[in-house]
Amino acid sequence: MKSGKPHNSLNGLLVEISKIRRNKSNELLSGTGVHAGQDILLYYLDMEDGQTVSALVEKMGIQQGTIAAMIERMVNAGMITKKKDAADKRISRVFITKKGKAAHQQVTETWRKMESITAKGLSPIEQAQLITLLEKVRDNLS
Amino acid sequence: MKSGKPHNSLNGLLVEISKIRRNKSNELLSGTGVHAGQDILLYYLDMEDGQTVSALVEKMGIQQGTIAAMIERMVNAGMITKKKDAADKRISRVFITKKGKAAHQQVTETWRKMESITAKGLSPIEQAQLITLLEKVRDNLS
DNA sequence: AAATTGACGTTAGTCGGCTAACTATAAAAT
DNA sequence: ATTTTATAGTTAGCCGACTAACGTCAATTT
Repeated sequence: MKSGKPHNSLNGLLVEISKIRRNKSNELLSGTGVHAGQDILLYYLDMEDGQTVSALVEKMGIQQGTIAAMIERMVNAGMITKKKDAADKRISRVFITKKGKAAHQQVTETWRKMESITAKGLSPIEQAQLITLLEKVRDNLS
Repeated sequence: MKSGKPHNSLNGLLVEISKIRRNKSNELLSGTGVHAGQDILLYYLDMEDGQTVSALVEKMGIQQGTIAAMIERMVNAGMITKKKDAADKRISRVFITKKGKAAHQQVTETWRKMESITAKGLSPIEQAQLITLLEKVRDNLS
């Protein structure tokens, strides 16, 4: 067993899963007009409309630059709109459109599918174990 | 508990971990001149020099277009070189440079660190469980 | 009141990853 | 021998994500 081999290591597995998980997600989302990563924005916007960019940044755990580009694309796609706050002109508020709401419906459907595909063959106990372990990993990497 | 909530779901966790794992990796690699994703290419090239682009594509599990850009950047960075095969002019072979080998040394060091950070606080049994469960998840998503 | 500090976003540039179209070359079929 | 098909890479365009620098505007500080 060579040292540093990426296969079967925790990190190698996580790298591998990152890619195929994203690909699968894009596959399921294809046709909805939503791209992997945009789904979560629609989710938060559907929960509370008119949020500020900063609020979305914090909830989504991404950078301001990342969301700025994403918002621009989604505005162009007709999923959302953006409006400057009247009271504080620094603030931009983001709103979901009808098209965005319709897309979000499909998004939640794909989430169910993803969850079921991901956990296929795992007993409820195993799923709980996996989530507990992954939460530790998440905290370790934070 | 709302349905479709991303938090605490298996998929939500995996999305979250994908990002912070990559960020952590980049953090550890900063200063080496190697970017997350390039590490694995150096690894395979250090194992066997002069591999074809196709061979690397298959081992790394990425697309041809992805590796073409990566190779170009790494050639510019002086980590690797590229040469057309004499017998079959369609084939390009990739070679690691001295600078690339030195970088790879540092890469394997960061891998050890990453592995130890990731698995911190997990017993050997838990680590084995996690790997087994993640392998199932990987197969489910493939 | 004027200047400084801080918060909010945007823009530009970099990287990994994907798809799709295209070129070049080798191999197989006719 | 010529045509067809398959293989190997490249290029262009799209998306998410990051960092760093910048412009705006509000809130303090002086």
